[in-house]
Amino acid sequence: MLTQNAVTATPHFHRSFKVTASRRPEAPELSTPAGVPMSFGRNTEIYAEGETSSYVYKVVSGVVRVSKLLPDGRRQISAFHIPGEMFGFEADEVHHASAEAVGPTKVIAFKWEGVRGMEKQPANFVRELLSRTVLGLSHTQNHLLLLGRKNALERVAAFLLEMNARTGGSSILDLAMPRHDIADYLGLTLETVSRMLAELKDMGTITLESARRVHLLDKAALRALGA
Amino acid sequence: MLTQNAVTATPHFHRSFKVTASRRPEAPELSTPAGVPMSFGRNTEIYAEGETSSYVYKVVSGVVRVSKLLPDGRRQISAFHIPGEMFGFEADEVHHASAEAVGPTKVIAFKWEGVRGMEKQPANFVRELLSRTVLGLSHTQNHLLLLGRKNALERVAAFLLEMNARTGGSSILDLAMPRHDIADYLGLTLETVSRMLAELKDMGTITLESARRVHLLDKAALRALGA
DNA sequence: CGGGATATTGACTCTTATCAATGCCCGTGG
DNA sequence: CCACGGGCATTGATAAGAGTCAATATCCCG
Repeated sequence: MLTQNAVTATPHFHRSFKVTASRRPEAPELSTPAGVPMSFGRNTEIYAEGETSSYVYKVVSGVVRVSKLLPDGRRQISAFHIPGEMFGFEADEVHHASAEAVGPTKVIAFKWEGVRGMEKQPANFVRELLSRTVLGLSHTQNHLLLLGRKNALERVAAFLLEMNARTGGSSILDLAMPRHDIADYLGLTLETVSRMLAELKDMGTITLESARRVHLLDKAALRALGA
Repeated sequence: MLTQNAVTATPHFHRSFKVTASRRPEAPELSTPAGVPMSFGRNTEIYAEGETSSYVYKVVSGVVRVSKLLPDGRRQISAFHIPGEMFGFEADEVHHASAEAVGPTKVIAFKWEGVRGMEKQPANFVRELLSRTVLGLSHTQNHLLLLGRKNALERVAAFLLEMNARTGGSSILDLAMPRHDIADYLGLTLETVSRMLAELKDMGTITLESARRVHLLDKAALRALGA
């Protein structure tokens, strides 16, 4: 009952990409705070910048990246969303960023037509959205500090700690995204991300079990760097 | 009826500063969506990071900067707020950034004790806050793109256009803040801001009537840069 | 067991930061 | 009214950090 309609999604990556699995479910018609499940394949678009906004989404499984592009293809990822988190709020009826599934991802879509249609929504739903939005603003302010004022090593250390904290805090961290996405989140190049991870390894604060699996040996040292 | 209580404010700037005028009014006790006027002198603190949050503020006159500091003093300004704008929302009871008056500034303070106390607020007030917050999120995402992916010249061009658009759009732009604040907003040094302004001048897209007064000669050229 | 995408590493370049000197403007006081 | 002083801004010389280009290396996935 979720995905049919195997329309090939058209993600616009800044460097050419091949879409692996790609299905873009048609959005459901109403059901206000009921929510409709949807599935997305790796690197497929959930919504695009400029597109009409009619839903907010909650991640069920997988990871979603929200990003903005410059005309020449430079990309900035503003957030990665993991299960339990919501994304897609807009003040008006247009999305001001795009959202894509990093890997195979399931979400629930809730009808939401901007702040204007708020009245029609249950009070606790509005409260939850406001709460999450303000939290998102706080996260984003931290990220501004990272992008504006931290050096490469500090950014990577902060990234590892952030992901670790959000995914449960075990000392093994499994990264869902490639270096390229990490770089576009941290305002670096993928080579620099790789070099900084190597440097952290040399310092003895992490080990790389594999490219996507990081063992955090010394979180205190990371914290001292990530500020 | 506004300011008495001439407590010397203790702004913690990353480079030492001298506080010129400094009065920090005591916050009013209740009056929910009524709002209480307050005045602040140049470079005085409106609230500090970590401080208990009980109000949201609306700028009446002057300009407010919202910023975060790293322990070593590096600073990132996340926004400048001009008259009509609101700031100071938090999801919980603590401010996650600090706010200071750039020059002499008047604001109105509204009681607001986090999202939890939302019920007590009039519906249209909540709606306005949600709307402004989501808009703020959109602005901040644009700023992430600027900090993460634009070069120095593009940042300065974007800054001039942003301020121009927000202050009415005349071709004369009066900057309320020093280079140092612009630099901390754009993630640059003040020297680089100065050099980029000189470069824009050399390109013939602006003239500098004085350090704080910029004449925008060719907004199309600025737009081509600022993306 | 390939083979393509992803990641690492190296050599070199370029942008911006840093350090430092000078200039300018504005308000204050003589 | 003019001179002085202090914050603020500009400009220059140099250095450092991250980007770019390029050559492997590694890891999944089929």
